[in-house]
Formats: sequence, C-alpha cells, structure tokens
Amino acid sequence: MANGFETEDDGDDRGLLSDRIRNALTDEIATGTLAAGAALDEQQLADRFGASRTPVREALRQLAAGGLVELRARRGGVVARMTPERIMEMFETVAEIEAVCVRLAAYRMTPLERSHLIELHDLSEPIVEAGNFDAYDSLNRQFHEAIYHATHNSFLAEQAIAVRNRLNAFRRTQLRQGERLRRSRDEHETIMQAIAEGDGEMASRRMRAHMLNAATSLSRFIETNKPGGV
Amino acid sequence: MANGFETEDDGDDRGLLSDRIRNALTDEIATGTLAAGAALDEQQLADRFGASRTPVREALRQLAAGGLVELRARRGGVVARMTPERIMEMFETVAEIEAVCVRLAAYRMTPLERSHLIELHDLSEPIVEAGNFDAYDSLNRQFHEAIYHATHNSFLAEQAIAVRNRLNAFRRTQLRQGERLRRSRDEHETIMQAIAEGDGEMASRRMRAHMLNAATSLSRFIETNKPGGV
DNA sequence: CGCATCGCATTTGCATACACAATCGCTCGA
DNA sequence: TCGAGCGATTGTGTATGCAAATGCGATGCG
Repeated sequence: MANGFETEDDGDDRGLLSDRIRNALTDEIATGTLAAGAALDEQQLADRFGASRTPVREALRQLAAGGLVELRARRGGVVARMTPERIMEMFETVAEIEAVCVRLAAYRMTPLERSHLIELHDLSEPIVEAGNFDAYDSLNRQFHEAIYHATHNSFLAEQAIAVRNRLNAFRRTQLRQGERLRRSRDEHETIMQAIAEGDGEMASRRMRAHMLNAATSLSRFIETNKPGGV
Repeated sequence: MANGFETEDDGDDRGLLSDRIRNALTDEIATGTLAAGAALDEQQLADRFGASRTPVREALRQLAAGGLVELRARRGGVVARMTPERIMEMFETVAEIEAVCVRLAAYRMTPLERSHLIELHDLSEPIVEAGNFDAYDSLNRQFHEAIYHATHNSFLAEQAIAVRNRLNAFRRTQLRQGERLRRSRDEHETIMQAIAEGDGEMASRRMRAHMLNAATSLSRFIETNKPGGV
C-alpha cells in the first residue's frame, strides 16, 4: 500500500501507527468531526489514514475499552451514542470526582502547587475580559489538572483526566454561552478561597456546584439546539 | 492452525476469540496465576490459546487500555507492576468513589433497593460465623454493587466497578486475615444504619473509613509477605 | 399486494507473511 | 580484563489474504 515513504519530513510519523490513529480518532470524536452514532468502517478508516486494517482495528478496540466507541461483534463500530441522561450522569460523575480531588488537594497541596494554581487563576482574568473562549478553555483545563495533580494521588488524577476527556466531546460548546465564562471564573475564585483557608470540605462543595452549574448550562444548550435523534 | 474443530461440543467457543482471551487473561491476572511483572509474549500466548497473534494482540491492547498490563512500544507487554504506593493510591481512589456512591445512594435508593441491600447484609451473618471467605467475598461484592446501582447513575456505577475490578488482583487475599471478616461486616452494619437514617454524609464517611481499613489490612499483609522486587 | 426465504455483497474476525526495531552475545581493541 | 562496536536473533508492528457472519435485496409464494 502507499507505504513508500521512508522520509520523515512529515514529522508526525513517529511512534506507533495504531496509537496515532487512536489519537486522531479521539480528537475527531471530541471535536465532533465524527458525530455520535457515525459508523466506523475499518477499511474506510484504513484508507483514510493510509494504513491497513490491523492498526485501525487495534485503535478501535482501545477506544471501545475507553468507552468512546461501541463495537458490536461482527457488526462494526459506531461512535458512542449518548443520551442526554447519560451525559448528565457523566457530568455528575465528573463533578463528584472533581469534588473529591479538590478536597484532597486542599489538604495536601504544597505551597509551590498552591502558588501555581493561583498563578493560573490570575492569568484567566484578562482572558475572561477579552472573551477568549479557547484560551479560557485551555486555562480552565490546566486549572483543573493542577488540582488533580495536587491530590498527590496519581491514580486518582489519571482517572479524573480519563473521565474528563471522555466528557470533552460534549463539554466543548458549553462555555460559549453568554456570561458563563465570567461565572465560571467567579466560581473558581470561591474555590480558591476555600483552598486558601484550608477548608477542603467547603472547596469540595463549591467544586461540585461549579461542575453542576456547567452541566446545567450545557443542558440548556442541548435543550435549545435539540436535534433529531441524538 | 489447529482450527479443524467445527463442533461446538466444548461449549465455550462462542463469542469472539479476542474477548475470550481477554477474559482469560483478566482472570489469570486477577487470581495471580500471571504474576505482576510477568512478560507477555504474544506468540507464546497465541500458542497457549490455540489462536494466532492477532486476537492476542487485540486482547492485550484492551487490557492495556484498562491498565492491567503495560505495553512498551516494540518491547512487548508485562503484567502491570504495582508499587505499594500505587496500590494504596488505588485503594484511596476506590474508597473515595465508594464514599460518593453511598452518599448518592442514601439519598436516592428506592425502598425496594433498600430492602435488597438489607437482605444481602443479613445473608452475610451466618457466612461470617462460618468463616467462609469466598462466600463473603462474593456477598461483599454484591453488597457494594447494589450500592453502585442505587446511585441511579449507571455511568458512575460502571466507573466504580471498573476501578474496583482493577484493584481486585490485589484485594484478593486481604479478607483472609484474622478477624477482618467480622470487622468488615460490622463496618457494613454502621453504613447500613446511616443509610437507614437517610444520612448520606455519615454513610459516606463510614464507607471511606471502611475501605481504608481494608487498605490498611492489605498494607500489613504486603509488609508481612514482602517479596523481592515488586 | 404483503411476507417469508434464499442468495449475494459487504464487512468483520482471524490467520499468515513480512519488515524493522530492540536486545543479546560476540569479537576486537585498549 | 573490561568496554565498545557490530552482527544475529528474537519479537513486535503492519500488511494482506481468507473464511464466516451479517444485512440487504430479489424472488417466489400465499
């Protein structure tokens, strides 16, 4: 097959082909390029990535293990189709896990980690003013991951990141709504205060509320833009 | 290869070969038949299961996605090698997730679910008296899974089960220690009381303590039977 | 005209073949 | 004697081929 390239001028063909395909598919699902419910034909994907079916299959299996795609035996795979109920369940789960993380983090974070978190939070102020959604999204992610890290429980942090990534496909558009950006930052502010006071329980409750606010916001968005069958 | 059997008298060759291999390997890792750190040679496994490398590879990828095995690129796979620190992190994570589950469950469970939980708990009394470890282990699992279910959040329940299964490989022997069986049931008792009173926060704190007690018990076990390099 | 059944096409699941990377052992040199 | 360089071997990563199963369409029957 089109395997004739030995040159690496593309610069992105390091690593395993199956991993690259997996990452690419993950991105495409998360960004919505591959809509929920879309059929995933192995040969078709193989052609698209200029590979054979073997690495495509391995990528699909991994994605299925992560829950991003559903594989029905001998009937091919589809991008995991989420009901609104399921999405809300995922949001609640993320909210609870985040709440756990911030409680542990409040009790365990080092001064260095605390200052890093404050720095991230401060950086977001001008970005909110400018209404830069993408930049805030990135910073928001860093903020939450800094909290995961500060739990000093890398397994928990991995779980949190995994669940959060899985939700990403639906979280994407939520921040674009009106004043949600400002309110998100305000909520971060109150969480930071609780952390500063060393009150993990308070930080936990506020984080849970913060995540559920985001869920409510997304829920309204889904109701408004309700499509046919998804 | 030895593919000549069309007869299904064996009775266990339904479903996908890769799935059967995955399940078999999961069991072997969970039961310790495959020790942590053991190398997983694809051809060797293929021979052992009477299959080719393809389904074995797919099984390994899925296990890697679940965290049970580690796959280093072009260097093969090994059964995930856990440090004591990592195991404790996993225990803490399970404890926190269980605490979340029982809090939600306390607020949401139906009378039917509550009575089912009570029934399971009552069933364990004579089993503890008899010191039947395996039976208690099974009932214990059902008890916890009934709580997951009662959260009425199937995604959270799935996550809880997944993390719990991942820990199973190391939890196995923990209950065999002395009076841990009796104490485990007593702790369940206090959790049940909090649930009965509708106090989710209390149930949550007690569940966390319950799980961390189990972790401590296992920790002692690990210290006692410390092997060479794991 | 509607429904069931048979046959075909498509696609997955598995086997096999091949290429390259990593490791191990050897030899050679200091 | 020890270390470095180099080749052989082992095993992973990928491609391709083949068989079985599923879904769909056509055809025949009621």
